[in-house]
Amino acid sequence: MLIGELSTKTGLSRDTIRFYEKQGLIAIGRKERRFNNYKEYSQETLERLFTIKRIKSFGFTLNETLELLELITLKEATCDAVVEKVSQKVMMIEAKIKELEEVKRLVLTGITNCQNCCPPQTEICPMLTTDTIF
Amino acid sequence: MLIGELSTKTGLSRDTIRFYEKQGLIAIGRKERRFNNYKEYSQETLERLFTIKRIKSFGFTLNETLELLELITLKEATCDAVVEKVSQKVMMIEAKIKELEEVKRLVLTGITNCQNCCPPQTEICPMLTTDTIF
DNA sequence: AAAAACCGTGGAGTCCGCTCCATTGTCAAG
DNA sequence: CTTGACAATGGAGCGGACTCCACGGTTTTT
Repeated sequence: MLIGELSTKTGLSRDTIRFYEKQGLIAIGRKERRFNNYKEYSQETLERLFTIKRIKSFGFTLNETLELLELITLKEATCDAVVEKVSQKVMMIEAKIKELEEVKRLVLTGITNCQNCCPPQTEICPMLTTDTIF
Repeated sequence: MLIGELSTKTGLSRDTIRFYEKQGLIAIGRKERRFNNYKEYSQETLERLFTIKRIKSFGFTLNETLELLELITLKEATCDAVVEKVSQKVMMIEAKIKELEEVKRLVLTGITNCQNCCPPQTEICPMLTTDTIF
């Protein structure tokens, strides 16, 4: 199939697919061309794109996705290995969540303090400048 | 004071301070130069940098930080206005947290399913390829 | 036959927040 | 008097994931 079909079937834009190709996430052999030089993508490529979407949905970057794809190619994508990688990703997600929650806590404290301390038209809100009380 | 002093006092690198200057977050007048062309930063600039650090710590981007700084300049950084902006930021943080938690849930479900279904040396872990069950 | 829609390639641009580099100039210590 | 640490400037590079553009060729539709 041509890139347009790949695009509609995966929901990825042509540009994105071409970008993935440049990045080495998918590859096309020299033979897989039509006489007019159009690329003829295989069913495997389509499935690979779905796999990429799935891996990305777990929060992996493209580079990490590439690593996982290579595990598949090498037939080393055992459940053990994959669960290991994915668990690490979960830990990073948890870390990010904690970070965001800390920021949120900080900001909410600031708001509370502000509303306890300042008349609403205070000219320069101390939230922006004062560390100590806030 | 010179940029080095600014740097040690704020903990920001020289490069970062110069970058902030390029971005218009801090400014220096033509007069504030020593005879040798070195920049002589004022106490206000130092405080402005602390303000920038503080605003950034609330999760604002540099562009948003610039907006807030301009509110200060225009004496429109009232508590009302600031709390409004900051509350919006809290909502965005909450949205990001929810998003991450959803990803985490998805991944953990995958792991659980995998461990229920697959012998540990299954060659291609279905987590990477199968949407339906996982 | 002409216009619209597709295909290819290569490369530039975007957002974000720096960081690093090269080059040149200045100044203080040994 | 040299070495090293600082300063200024302009611009490149990075990581991440695209998106868009220009240019040309092909195919389909009207």
